[in-house]
Amino acid sequence: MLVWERPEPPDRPVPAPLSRDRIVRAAIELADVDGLDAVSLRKVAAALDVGPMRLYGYIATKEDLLDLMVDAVHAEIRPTGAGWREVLRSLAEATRQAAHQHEWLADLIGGRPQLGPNTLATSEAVLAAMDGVDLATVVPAVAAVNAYVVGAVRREITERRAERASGMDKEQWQATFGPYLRRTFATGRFPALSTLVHDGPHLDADQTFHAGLDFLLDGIAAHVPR
Amino acid sequence: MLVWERPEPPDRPVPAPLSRDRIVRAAIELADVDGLDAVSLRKVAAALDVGPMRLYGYIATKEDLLDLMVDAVHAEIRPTGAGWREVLRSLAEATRQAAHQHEWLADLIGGRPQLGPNTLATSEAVLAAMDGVDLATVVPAVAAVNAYVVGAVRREITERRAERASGMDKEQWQATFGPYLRRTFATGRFPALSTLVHDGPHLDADQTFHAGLDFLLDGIAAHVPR
DNA sequence: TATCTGTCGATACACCGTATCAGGCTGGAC
DNA sequence: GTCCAGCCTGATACGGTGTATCGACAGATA
Repeated sequence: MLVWERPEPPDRPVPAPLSRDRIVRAAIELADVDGLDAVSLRKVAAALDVGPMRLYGYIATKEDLLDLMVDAVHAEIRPTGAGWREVLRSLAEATRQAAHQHEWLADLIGGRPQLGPNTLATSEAVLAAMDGVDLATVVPAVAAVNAYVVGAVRREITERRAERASGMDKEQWQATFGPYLRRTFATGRFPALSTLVHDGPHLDADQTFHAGLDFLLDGIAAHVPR
Repeated sequence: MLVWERPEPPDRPVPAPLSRDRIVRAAIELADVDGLDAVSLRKVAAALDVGPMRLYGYIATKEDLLDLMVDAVHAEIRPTGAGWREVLRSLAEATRQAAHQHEWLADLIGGRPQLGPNTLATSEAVLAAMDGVDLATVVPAVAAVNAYVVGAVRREITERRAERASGMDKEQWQATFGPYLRRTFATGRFPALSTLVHDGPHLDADQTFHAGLDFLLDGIAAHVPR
């Protein structure tokens, strides 16, 4: 299991000051550019001009590195504004924005226990900004917003990737899925879905995210004693 | 040559014919027992007494197999009850229950576009059961519930795994995290978190899940014309 | 200078997903 | 009955992965 405190920096005669932070930053850059699959210990080490095993002086395991990446991103996720509703909304917005800048976050978020300093600091800031509301409501409310954001961000990034793939490779995508979907709908087994696809409202990602968030915040509001 | 002897019994080791379904079922069983990491094409093939390359006659890629696993689980996710609220609640409940039976679902859910027949059938059933509510509300409402469920299930399974790990390895877990957390809180940088841990309500997984779901459904209710 | 000691990273191992392709088996043509 | 074409199969191989091991080397000590 990951110990979140950085180990003693090895005070070598410093040809190149390797550090946990530099490793994490290199990994994040790799992931931003080429996706999470491109993050291998070998590639991270190569980006730092170092042998792969060198990393194990700073990181116990690859999963640790992934946890550190997530925690590093949380440094930029802070609630703003006043009042519980604005705090929760800004938390959701900031998390979403972080996922836009680091799409790989969608793959990791919510998938591991997060006890890193930045993640804890985010929670601390949220809780501190919500004083005035009783804990019995705050705790499930924050949990619900976090859960919603995790799911919404995953869906959004997943869709974005699919769109990008279909954009870059449109005729192949259509050749693959078009006939399948056409046939599937032609079976008549999905009438409601069919009418939805043809007549339903087509919300963009922003609208969908905010509509769901508003639902949730409205629901919470009904339980916050005023 | 002993012509009169019985020939080899024809139905000796006649294995069931390989099929996509058998492959997916074998993969699900592996994942249920040993986790998603244990699902490798080699192991799935071995479980079916077959060479690894044989699988490529039925699936194009390992990601396909994972998609098929998710879709297979969706066969058991169906909404029940009448009225949009009961439909959405039962959808959430069924998804959560599926994740309890197949913990690996938490790792995959929401992470890939889902166009499989069972997934489509789930959506179809939900939409069909919600007629009477206008599409402009139904679409974001279903999206929001799905997002919430994805995030909530991820958090719940993540927590369950951490608990299990700490239960099986308690002294090691405490030796690793106890001092770190104690020191971290001792810094005084997380006063709100500290008081929360000490004084806050400790909801169990059921309560947390339902509290958040109720928030969301209440919020949707405020937007459903009655 | 000679010895000890601890760190570092080259090498190795087991495993992964999957491309390739030789070989065997089957079905059909004569 | 014989032969051949073609397909299917699965052994082999390739380039990758995370990480355990341990020999070599550097710095400290005597």
